[in-house]
Amino acid sequence: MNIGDVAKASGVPAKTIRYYESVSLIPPAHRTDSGYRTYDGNDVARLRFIQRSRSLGFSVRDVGTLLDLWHNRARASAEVKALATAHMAEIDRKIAELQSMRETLRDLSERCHGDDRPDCPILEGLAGR
Amino acid sequence: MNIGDVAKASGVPAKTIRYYESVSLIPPAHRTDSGYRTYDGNDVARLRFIQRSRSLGFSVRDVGTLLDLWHNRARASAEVKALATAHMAEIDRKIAELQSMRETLRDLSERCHGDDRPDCPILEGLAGR
DNA sequence: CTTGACCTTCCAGCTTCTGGAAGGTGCATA
DNA sequence: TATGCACCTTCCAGAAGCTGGAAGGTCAAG
Repeated sequence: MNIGDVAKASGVPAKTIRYYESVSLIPPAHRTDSGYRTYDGNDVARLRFIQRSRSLGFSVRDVGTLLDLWHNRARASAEVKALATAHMAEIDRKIAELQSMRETLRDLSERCHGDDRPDCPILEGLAGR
Repeated sequence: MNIGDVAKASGVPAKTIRYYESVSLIPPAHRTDSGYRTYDGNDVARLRFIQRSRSLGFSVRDVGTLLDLWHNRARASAEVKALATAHMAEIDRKIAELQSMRETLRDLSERCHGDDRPDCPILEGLAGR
């Protein structure tokens, strides 16, 4: 398979696959005589794993660790769980931050008439009352 | 005031103030003969406004628009409210995305023993069952 | 006059791609 | 065989929003 085929099969764009190779998230692909990268079913599986991990918000670095654990038969599931738990904590932190922003914005917006007059509690709030 | 003073007074780091100037979010500061930037109370107020806006998640570009509206006495509050509303929608989208990630991670984690054995539903989930 | 805290500019790096330019390859069709 | 088109290659740059660091100038105190 060429890079375009594996891109279609895995859902990871060709450009991104090259990028992952360049940052060593995946090993260098084999090449044809003319320099084309070639892939097989294992590569597709690995890229799908990466895709799913990224879509759950794991950083590329964490995905590297997850890949290592995935391929390591002597792993302890505790290690994987620890990574996931830490990641969930980070997600919770972000959710809380966004919710706090949202609430403040809602409070300010509710008090704003939103008409063609200039007085605006949102701007006043941003200015610090 | 030098940049360090205004940084302290506004809560925006000196480096960041220079950056804001470089991207024209704020106008170029006046300079002393020796080239030092100088600031006054208006600048502090503006930087505080920027700080609060950024902490509510507005992009630097949006903050620029908000600053323009703030300084424009002929503004319609509807414009400000529209910006805020669009931003809230974006925040809601992000929250939903994070919550979906969180839920998937929770489901996978709950089924993972997290001990020293290798079998791990999290990795299985990432691999696509 | 020295010291130390400031200030200046400029360049690089972080994260994760993505777009585009310039040019080679592979296969089908006229 | 020539042409065309889709694909591939590498390399550079940009996006967002800073942040760190290097090299060097300035200012006020002691």
